[in-house]
Amino acid sequence: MRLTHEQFRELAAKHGLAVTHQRQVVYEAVIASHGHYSPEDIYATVRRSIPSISLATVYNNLRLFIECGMLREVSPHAATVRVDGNLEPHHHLVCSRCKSVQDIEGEFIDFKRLSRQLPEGFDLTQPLIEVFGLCRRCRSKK
Amino acid sequence: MRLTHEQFRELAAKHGLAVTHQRQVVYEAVIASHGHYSPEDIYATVRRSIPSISLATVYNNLRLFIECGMLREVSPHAATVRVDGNLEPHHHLVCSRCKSVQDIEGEFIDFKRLSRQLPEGFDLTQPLIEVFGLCRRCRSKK
DNA sequence: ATCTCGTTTTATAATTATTCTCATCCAATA
DNA sequence: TATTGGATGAGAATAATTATAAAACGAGAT
Repeated sequence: MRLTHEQFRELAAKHGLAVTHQRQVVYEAVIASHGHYSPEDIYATVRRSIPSISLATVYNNLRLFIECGMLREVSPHAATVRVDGNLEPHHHLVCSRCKSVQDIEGEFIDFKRLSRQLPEGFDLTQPLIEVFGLCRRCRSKK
Repeated sequence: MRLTHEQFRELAAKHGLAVTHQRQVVYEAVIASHGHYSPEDIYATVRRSIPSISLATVYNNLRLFIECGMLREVSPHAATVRVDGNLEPHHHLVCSRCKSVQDIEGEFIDFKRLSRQLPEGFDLTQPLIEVFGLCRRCRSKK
């Protein structure tokens, strides 16, 4: 997928972001990547068109894009590892903003359908499912 | 839940881990916590019974426990953030070991049931579900 | 076209989580 | 109990990310 300057301008306007060259190039690099890349990866890509760009700029803009919903963050996670001693089957409900975690019960996964979608060889013996959203507190802050 | 010295000894033996006092206390702290705590949190707790324990020991043992399946890691995540420019509804299949991410399609979530389990006020407007398991490569390495 | 002001970028320092190093210590086994 | 390989503790090292401050930029007013 390719974005025209116009398209980016509209998107940015919709989210109240100023349009800068760096922003456009960073955003386009992510959209064109079709993957799940790190800030460093994006930095490497973007440097091909703007050799002088700073890594901090990449971080700043990725954060902005995520905050305003123009990009998603994979596995939104707290700054630090969390451990769970509960080995009984259960799943997690995680707040994408504050990263709070709650257990969630219930058979809401259709494992038959899921298995059909799994790539060859993927091992789901001990499935852990995490559902990301906004907790009540973060939702009300908005 | 409380673990006896005997129970821990058995568990450790089953996974081929030597039994040390530090290990027992760290493991018990996690089990007793009923939460999703960070290594620092566990460290703070454990220090009450072993003031001389090192933070590195807590990290080492948590890592061991996770590796051998005695504990789970919440949101197993790569060392670095990943971004996703694909805003179309889709979910992720993440390898708990190598943290590789693949998109996964399909309607394998029963949102009706899921909603019933959600706590009051939790916002699932843009649901992102991640299913953790072992990718083919990591599974065969074992 | 020039000026001005608020925003963005850059370069680098600072911070934070985690891992590594290595000397010492201890648990498992003979 | 003696041996020995793995475990611990203290602190250094590393890596990802954020903060800071100065310079550059850009939109609107002149």
